[in-house]
Amino acid sequence: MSDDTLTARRRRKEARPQELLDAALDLFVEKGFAATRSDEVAARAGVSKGTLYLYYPSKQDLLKAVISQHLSALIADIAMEAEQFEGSSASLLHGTFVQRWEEILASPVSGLFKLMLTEMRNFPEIADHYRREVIEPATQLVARVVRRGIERGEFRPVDVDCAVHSLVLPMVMLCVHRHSIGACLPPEALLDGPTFMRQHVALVLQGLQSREAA
Amino acid sequence: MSDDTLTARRRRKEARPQELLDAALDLFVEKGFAATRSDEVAARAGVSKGTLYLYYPSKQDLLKAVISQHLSALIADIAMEAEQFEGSSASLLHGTFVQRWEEILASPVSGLFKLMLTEMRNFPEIADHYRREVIEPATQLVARVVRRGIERGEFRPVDVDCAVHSLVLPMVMLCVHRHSIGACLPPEALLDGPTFMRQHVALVLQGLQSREAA
Amino acid sequence: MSDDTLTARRRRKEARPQELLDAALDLFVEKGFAATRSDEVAARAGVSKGTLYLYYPSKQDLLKAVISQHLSALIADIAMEAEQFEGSSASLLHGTFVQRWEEILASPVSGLFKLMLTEMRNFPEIADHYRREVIEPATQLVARVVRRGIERGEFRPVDVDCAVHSLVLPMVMLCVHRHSIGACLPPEALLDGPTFMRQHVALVLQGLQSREAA
Amino acid sequence: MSDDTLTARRRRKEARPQELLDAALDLFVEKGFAATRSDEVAARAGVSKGTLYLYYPSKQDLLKAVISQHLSALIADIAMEAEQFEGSSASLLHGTFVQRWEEILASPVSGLFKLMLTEMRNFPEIADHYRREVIEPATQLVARVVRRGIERGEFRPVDVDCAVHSLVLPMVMLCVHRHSIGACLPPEALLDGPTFMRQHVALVLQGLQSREAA
DNA sequence: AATGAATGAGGGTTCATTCAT
DNA sequence: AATGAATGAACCCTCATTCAT
Repeated sequence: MSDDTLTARRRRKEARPQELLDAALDLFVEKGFAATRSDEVAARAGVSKGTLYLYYPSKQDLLKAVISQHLSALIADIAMEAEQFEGSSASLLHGTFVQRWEEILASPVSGLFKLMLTEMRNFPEIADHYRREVIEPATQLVARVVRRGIERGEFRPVDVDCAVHSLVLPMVMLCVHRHSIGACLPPEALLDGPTFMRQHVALVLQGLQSREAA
Repeated sequence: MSDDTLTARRRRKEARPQELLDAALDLFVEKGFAATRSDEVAARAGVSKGTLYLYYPSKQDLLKAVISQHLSALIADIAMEAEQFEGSSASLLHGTFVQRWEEILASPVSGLFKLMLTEMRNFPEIADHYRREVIEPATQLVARVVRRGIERGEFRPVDVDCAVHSLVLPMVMLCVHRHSIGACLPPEALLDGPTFMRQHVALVLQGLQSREAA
Repeated sequence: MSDDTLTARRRRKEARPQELLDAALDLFVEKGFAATRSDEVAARAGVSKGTLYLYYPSKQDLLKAVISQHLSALIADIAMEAEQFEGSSASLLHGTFVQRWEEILASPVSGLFKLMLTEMRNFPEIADHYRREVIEPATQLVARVVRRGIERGEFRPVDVDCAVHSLVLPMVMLCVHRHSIGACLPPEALLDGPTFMRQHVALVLQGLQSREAA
Repeated sequence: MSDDTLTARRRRKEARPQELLDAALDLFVEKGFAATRSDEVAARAGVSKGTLYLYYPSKQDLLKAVISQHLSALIADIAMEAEQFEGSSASLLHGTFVQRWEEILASPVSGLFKLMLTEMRNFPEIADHYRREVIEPATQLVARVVRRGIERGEFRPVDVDCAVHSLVLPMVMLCVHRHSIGACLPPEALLDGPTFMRQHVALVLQGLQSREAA
């Protein structure tokens, strides 16, 4: 057996977890967590059902890994971009944030938001994981931006938590909508995501804007 | 056979559907549709599994009945109240709507919104029912109010559909949130629903308000 | 309460068993024994499910009653006609028997033959009943006719039991066929019953005929 | 992993479908289709209930496989034998056919005929399968033989379909009889199958025989 | 006598997980 | 490490029969 073969095999083995995660994301989003059979995941990743269980001890653990893989990384990335941003807080929200959300909305990751709402109640262990790895960091990230706006006199001194939810919940809801109700509607009946996002942020910014800034 | 016994039997039989709907709402919201076993519903209503099927031909039909019972009626009721309202459109939204949403949020009915997101994908028949009986009438109801505001010069001539979604989605999302993430959080960590609602509507109204009205 | 009412009621009550038997025959034949629900029988007879159980202690007993009612009486009637017949044995078979079978084939009673074959294995008690009340008397009836033909020199001295089966089984099978395979075929694909019967009996008679008779 | 172990596993897996079909034939014939529980079939084949569903997607498909396995193959085999036969048509019927029917009657396969009559009404999908795979090919097979006899001047120019039914129905009926009424009779009361078959075919051949041949 | 609401045991099917190879 | 055949617990729904009224 040549070194090449060995290396290829090793590379393949090292790629396995990622291939499984990708397959799992697609299928969980497409069919829901409970409705996705574990051998479908294995099949899409090109391995046998048994192999899946070598890498992830259960379907729940697989989902936790999918969450970490996709969302934790994304949040950290946005946080970095936000910290280095130097323009107005309004343009940070209108620009960076909206753009990132548009990317999320267009990618399968948006389905994860719907998935989490769907399954949190039935799987408390997954809920904990999601709270720690996603909800809390993301909330704090947006809160920092709102506080920045207030501190710089761009925004009125509103309740920060409320403003965060006003900004974030509709976005999350849009993702959820797309993957639940939206999946049953004809495309032309669908709310146009990017437009809604911009208009929604504009509305909220109108409400946040301090007299001064105006 | 006396009238009394007849009445007693009949009373029992007439009460059954409601008892079953109540049990179903509680359990579906608590555990999810798929995770609720039909004999649990029967047991909570104090009857045997077979009896459930005397009244509702399947678990799916039971859920459809729960939806009609709670949401269709509610929407019709709000629609009537809105049509008779004579004050400003802003106060209709800030008053009647917010108050109704607060009632919904506090009742088990709020769990239905989460439930529907959860199950629509897997049960297309239920999704159709929900769309016809809930989503469409509710959307049109709020759209009429927004149009009323625009026609009366209270609101700027914004895109009506977008405004409707800006108003409604966060409310629905709050319900969803309460029954998913919220079910796993300590109560003090929970977003205060009524406060959020008022502030959210205030923000949106700020954005809607025409110069004239201001 | 008038005498008239009392009488009507009594008459109704006395008619009950017959109404139930008629409903049962139709439904058992139409849908099979197992697939016929007891409340369907009751409903077609215009009474409640409970009432059925007042007259017949179980579905099996109901079937036994249907058999006795329809087949035992029929066989006795044919036996009488055969005993009084004075023509040739061949014409008795070609005339009386074939005509009776044609009547049976056209009536719902023909379904009973299929039903019995279907259910005998699963319900030994019913099988016993059928054997005693139908198979044995009917076999003996035809055997008497064949023996008569042999004794009168019309038929060759064949094995009587075999001849009986050759005569009867195809007829029974035709009934069975009509109510099983035939129920799934377009009418024009159906074997023409009366024609088959006459041709079959002609064939058998050709075989039975003694040289002398020929 | 040695070739031996691979072979052992593979052998086991390859034997499964046949083991399941054998168990199914026995039990379906013994207890009827509806009355046979799927875990009984599995248990008799020495596997768990789940395993049955690895090989056959439903109980109905299992029955369809049993039919194909036993009857389609048998008919094709007889057809081949008939085509190569060179003797008189009468001897083909008296020899090959009767012998084949005797084999069928003595094997559990004869129970399939009763089973089909029993279940065709309640399971239309199975009925279609049986018609396509058994009734039609078998009918055509016998029809070819009768036509051959007529063409060769051995038989009178009778109606072919009728002759086919006269030949086949009593045979089928004998199988049905054996597995319904016959199952409830003491063995000595049973019609002797082979004898009946020969005498029946002899009778029919007497009727078919052309003057010329005689 | 008649009702019909209620029962609950029973069976087909699914799928996450295991383990012999 | 990888396989995939095998498992068996779980769940929806049916329907003959009972019994309070």
